[in-house]
Formats: sequence, C-alpha cells, structure tokens
Amino acid sequence: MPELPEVETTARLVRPGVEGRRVRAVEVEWLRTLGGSSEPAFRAAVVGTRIAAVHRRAKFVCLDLERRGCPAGGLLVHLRMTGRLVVTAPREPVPEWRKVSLQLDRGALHFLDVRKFGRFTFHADPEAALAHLGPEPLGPEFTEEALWAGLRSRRRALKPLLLDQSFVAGLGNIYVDEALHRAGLHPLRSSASVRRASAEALHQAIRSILAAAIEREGSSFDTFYRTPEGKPGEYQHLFQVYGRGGQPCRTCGSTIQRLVVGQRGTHVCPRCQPRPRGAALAGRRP
DNA sequence: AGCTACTCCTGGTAGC
DNA sequence: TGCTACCAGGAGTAGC
Repeated sequence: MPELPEVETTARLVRPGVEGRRVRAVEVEWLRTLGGSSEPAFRAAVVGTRIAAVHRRAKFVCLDLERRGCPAGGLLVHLRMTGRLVVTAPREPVPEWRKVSLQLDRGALHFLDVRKFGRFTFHADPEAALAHLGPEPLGPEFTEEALWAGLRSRRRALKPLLLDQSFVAGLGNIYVDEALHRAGLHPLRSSASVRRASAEALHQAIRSILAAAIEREGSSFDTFYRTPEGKPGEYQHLFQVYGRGGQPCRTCGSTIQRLVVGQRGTHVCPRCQPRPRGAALAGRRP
C-alpha cells in the first residue's frame, strides 16, 4: 500500500507533466472519491485554475492551485490502498480504473483506484486540512530527542503509535514493521518502556529505510502499486520481515512470525525483536 | 488515554 | 473449469 516513499515517488514523477498546467475540465466517475464534495462544487473550485506546484506532505500528494496568479486552494490526493496518479498525453486513452480526471491544457491527470478507498479532494485551505499531521519523518522536526520525548509521553504499543499520523506522518504498515525490526523492538512494546538507545536506533531505522525506499521508487509487493510511469518499485526486494512470515530472518535465521496488532498484519523476528513482558508490554497493567 | 470493532471496496486466491 | 468465500488494509468513527 502506498506510504511515504511511494507517495514521494508519485509526486516527483507526476510533477513535470502537471506543474504550470491549467485545468480545462473535470471528469468524475466515483463521487465518493471527492470526499463529500458535490461534483458541481468540485468543478467550480477547480476548473480554470493553474496547478502552481506539486509536493508531498505525509501520504498526501498536494496540488497547489492558483487563479489569476493568486492562491486558490489546493487538491489533496490520498492513494490509500490502491490509488494511483497517471499523466497522459493528449489523445492517449483513459487508463483503467479511472475515478477522477483533470483535463489540462496539455494532456490529463488521472486518479485511478481499484478499491475506491483513495481520495481526491479540494480544500480552500489545504494547510488547515493537514494541520492534524505530526512531523515529517525525514524533516528537521523529527529529531531523536523529539521521538524519544514522544515515546516517553505516551503508553501505547509501538506499532499503533507509529501508524498514528498525528504522531509521525507518513509511515504505514510496511515501513513500521521494517523499522521496528531494524531497531530490534517488538510491535507490542509499550512506547514508555523504550530506552534512549533504542529510541535512537528507531529514529535512525525510520530515516534510513524511508530514504532507501525513496531511492528505489517504493515497494510493489502485490499487483497494485506502480509508479506513475507504470513501473514497480524495487524496495520490496530489501524487505527483512514484511510479507516474510514463515521464512528465515536474514539477520539471525529465526523464523519470521506473522501476528495481528491493531487489526494489521504484523511481521516480527522472535529473536531480533523479543516479546516484552510485564510493564514493557503495552495494554497490560504493571 | 488507548483499546477494539466496524466501515468502506474489489482483485486475487484458496478450496472444492 | 467454474463457483464461492474470504482476505488485505489506511483512516475515520463509535463505544467501552
């Protein structure tokens, strides 16, 4: 499923085809994709604007809009499970599973989504719509100290905490499993029980794994995620635990276990990530 | 505060 | 071969 590296890849590859382009028309095939807006309201807000910039915040692709040179709100695209953004040239056929399209003054931007969980929404004030998000894990605010303080100030299991976008914004199921494995931390470990050295290891793991995944244009473990160019990512070849239940750990040879934490498939090495006991296990009274 | 359950969706796959 | 049943899961919400 697209997480920060996949969304960053999407934003980078879509940018040259849409930045500076003007929106001529809008096509909507699945209304819920607009996130509650009516089709006429969405069309009125977007048609005639110029796409001034394309960037990423957390797992959102952000399209800043301008009208007559003035800011005119923005589009926030969340790929969720199976969303994709694709740019097509003029006269190129519409790709399969299209839910929303922006017809541009040259070509078109299509939002494709097999499972329809994704969103393509207009916001008059996109910054306000993103205000609930925590720090960017690759940004300057996400320091070792900030992570350590955040872990200490709560008593939650590490995995659901790292998936909480208000705690740190951009991680999902895959990269949380990978980062916890590299840091040697069990997903059910209580955040408050993590020692300073482990918090530093976790910080380093999150940053280096995300950076390496961006370099490889993300991960494509199933038939869904593709870059806007239609290529699979390459980071899945470097997975240490995600999707490797029953296979040997590449670090110690123990069999990777699959468990469910917070309704999410979760992958751990029982030796590299020992299961906590007592107060260190989240959800237990000491 | 933080947990679980539920919702939204459908292609892929396992089982027969 | 063809059918059915079930699964995956990000994020929002409700209820405890």
